[in-house]
Amino acid sequence: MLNERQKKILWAVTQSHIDLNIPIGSLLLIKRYPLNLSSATIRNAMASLEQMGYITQPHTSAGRVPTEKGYRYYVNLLLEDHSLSISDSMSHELSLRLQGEEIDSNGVIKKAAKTLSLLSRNLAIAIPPKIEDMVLKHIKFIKYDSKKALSMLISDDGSVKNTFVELDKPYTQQELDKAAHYINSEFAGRQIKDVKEILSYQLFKDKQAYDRIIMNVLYLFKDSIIMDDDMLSLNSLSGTSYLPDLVDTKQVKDILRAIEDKQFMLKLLNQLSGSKGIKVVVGLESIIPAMSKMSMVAATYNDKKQSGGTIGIIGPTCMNYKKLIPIVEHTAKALTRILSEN
Amino acid sequence: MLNERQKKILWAVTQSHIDLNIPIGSLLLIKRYPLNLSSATIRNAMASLEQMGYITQPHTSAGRVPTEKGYRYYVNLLLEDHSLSISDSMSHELSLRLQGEEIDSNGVIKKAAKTLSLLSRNLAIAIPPKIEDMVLKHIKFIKYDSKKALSMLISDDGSVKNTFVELDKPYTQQELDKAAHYINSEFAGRQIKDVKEILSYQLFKDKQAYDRIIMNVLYLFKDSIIMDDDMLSLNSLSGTSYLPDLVDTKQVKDILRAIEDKQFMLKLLNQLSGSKGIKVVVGLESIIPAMSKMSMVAATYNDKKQSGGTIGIIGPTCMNYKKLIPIVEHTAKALTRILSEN
DNA sequence: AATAGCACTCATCAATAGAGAGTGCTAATT
DNA sequence: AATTAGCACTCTCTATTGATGAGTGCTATT
Repeated sequence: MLNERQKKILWAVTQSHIDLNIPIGSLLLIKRYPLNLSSATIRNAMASLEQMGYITQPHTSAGRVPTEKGYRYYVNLLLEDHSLSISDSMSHELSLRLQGEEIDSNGVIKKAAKTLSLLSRNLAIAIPPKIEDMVLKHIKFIKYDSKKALSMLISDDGSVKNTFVELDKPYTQQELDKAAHYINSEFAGRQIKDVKEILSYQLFKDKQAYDRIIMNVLYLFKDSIIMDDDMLSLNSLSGTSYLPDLVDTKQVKDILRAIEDKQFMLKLLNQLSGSKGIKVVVGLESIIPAMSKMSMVAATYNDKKQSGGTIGIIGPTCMNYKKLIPIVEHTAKALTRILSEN
Repeated sequence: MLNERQKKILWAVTQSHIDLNIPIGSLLLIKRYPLNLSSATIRNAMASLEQMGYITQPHTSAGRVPTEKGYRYYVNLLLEDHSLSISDSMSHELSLRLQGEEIDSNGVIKKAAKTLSLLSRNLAIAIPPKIEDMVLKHIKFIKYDSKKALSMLISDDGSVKNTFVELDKPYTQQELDKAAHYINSEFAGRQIKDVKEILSYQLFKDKQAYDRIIMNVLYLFKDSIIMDDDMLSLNSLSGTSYLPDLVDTKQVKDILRAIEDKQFMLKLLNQLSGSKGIKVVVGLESIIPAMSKMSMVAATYNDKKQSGGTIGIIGPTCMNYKKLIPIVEHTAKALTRILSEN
C-alpha cells in the first residue's frame, strides 16, 4: 500500500502529467505543489513508486510518467471524490444541444453521442439498448412475396425495426394478420426477450391450442428477430476528428481501422456490460491492440423501462479525467432524463 | 496546346511522381524513360510546361511536380485510353467479396463501398439512389397514436423506409388503410417522385371525387416523404483508415471532420450529379477546404429501374489513377449487375 | 528520516558543413 | 534553328557537433 506522502506525490505527478503532457521531475513538482519537501525527498519517494510500478521514466535522465497502474490509482481516488461536477456553462450547453424536435430514441442517442464528442473533444461512442430489452408496442407482418414476409416491430420508444422473415411456404395476408394479432394482444408492453421466451414455451406447451398456420409463423418470427443487433455498435460513433492530439498518423489510422471493425467494438462493449453507473477503463491495449495509450470513460443510461445502454468517450490515457468524467456522467443522466420523458 | 514532346514529358513527370512521390528532375526522367533527349532539352521543355502552369517546383533547386492542371491533363489522356483494365485477381476478388447472402439494396451498396475501400486502399464513398427515384412497391399506414401515423414504404428493390406522419386530427386505421389502398392500386410500380407529382395534381383536380378523409391523409403523406434523404450520404462511407499516407495528423483530422459534416458531403455529391459513367475530380480543395491535395474518382451505377447512385473513392491527388480508375469502374459495373439481378 | 550537494546522463536544440540533386544560362554542335 | 554539353549556382537534406538544462541517484551531512 502507499503511504500518505507517496499517495500525494503520485497524485501530483499524474495531475501534472495530465495538465502538461510531459514527464514530471521532482523540481517541477515542487514548483507546482506546496508539498513542503525537498526535491531529494521527492526523488526517493518517486524511486519507490517506480519500483512498485506506478510510474516510469521514458529514459534515464527524464522525469516520471504515470503507468496504467498509476492512472488507475489516480482515477480511483478521483471516483471516490464525489465533489466532481461540471461547470454551469457546460451543463447549459449540454441541455441546449440535446433538446430539440422530438425524434425517435435512436436519434436522441445519436445526438447525445455527437454532443458528447463535441463537449469532450474526444471520440464518443454510444451503444443503444439491446433490441431484446426493448418493449414491444405493436407488431405487423406484411406479405412480401411467396416466400417472404416483412415484419415491422414498433417499440414503445417510437423506434421501428423491419426484418424480412423467410417463410417455409406461402401464407395469406390474413394468416399473417392473425399471427400478428395474437402477438399484439398477448405481448404488447413486454420486453422482446420475454416475448421470445414465452412464445417458445407456449408453442411447445399448447401445441394444439392454436391454428397450425399461425404457429408456424410464430416459429419463424421468433428466430428472425435477433440477427439485426450487430449493426448497433457502429451506429452511434461520433467525433473521429477528436482523436487524441499526441498520436501519430499511423496510430490514427490503426485506431480508425479498429473502430470500423465491429468485432473490436463488441469487445469494448463486453468490457462495459453489467456494470452500472460510471466506469473508467484505463488502457485499452489489451482489448484493442491498436489502442495503446488509450482509455475509455463510460456511463450507463436507461430509458423509460429498465432497458439501458452505454455512452462514453475514448481518448488518450492522459486525458483530463477530472473534467471528462463529470461530462460523461451528466450526458448519461441527461440522456436518461430525455428518454424517460418521451 | 502542348506539342508531342511536351505531352510526353508531362506524362512522364506525372507518372513518375505518382510512382515515386518525389519531385521529378530531368536526369531522373532520362533514367526512367527512353525519351532520347538530353537533360538540357528536357529542362527547356519543363520550363515551358511550368510557364503554362502544368508543373511547378517546390523550391528553386528541386525537380518538378504536376499541378492540378497537370494532373487533369494526365487524367484526361488516361480516360481516352480505353485499354485500361483491372487484373484478373482483382476482378476475381471483387466478385467474390460482393456476392453473398442476398440483402436489401442498401446493404449491397454498403458492401460495395467497403469492398471498394479494401481493394483501392482509399476512402470509399457510395451514394444510394435518391428516394425520389425509387420505385414504389407497396405502402402502408399504421395508426400510431391520435396525432401520428407510421408510414411504411416498400420499394421494389426490397428496401423499407419508415416515416412518421403527423396528422391534423385522429384517423381510424380503416381510413388509413383506405388511403394506402388508393396509393397502392394507382401508383405501385412508379417512381416516388412521380407518385408525389401525380398525387399533387389529382388532389388539386379531383377535389370532389374522393373521400375527404382520404384526401387529407394523402396530403399529409405527400409532404412527409422527402425529409429523410439527408441521412443517405453518410451511410455508406468506408475505409477512413485508408486516408492517404502523406498527410499529417492535423490534416487527417480536418478531413475526418469534413467527412462527418454532411454539408460538405452533399457538396461533393452535387459535384457528381448529372454525369454518367466515370468521373474524376482533381483537386477537392475548392469544394472542401480541408481536402487540399485530394481528388476523387467516381462512377455511376444503376439499379433495375433507371434510378442510380454514385460510388467512388477519395484519395491523394497523386493517387495511382491508372490502377484506381478501372477498379472504381468495375466496382460500379459489378454493383449495377447485382442490383439488376435481384 | 530528511536534505543539501555533486557527478553524471541524456534529450533537445541550434549551428555548421558537406553531399547531392536539380536548375538556368551560355556556348558549341548538328 | 534546334539540340546538347558544360558549368556555376541554389537549395534541401542529413549528419555531426557542442552547448544547455532538466533530471537522476548516490553520499555525506544535518
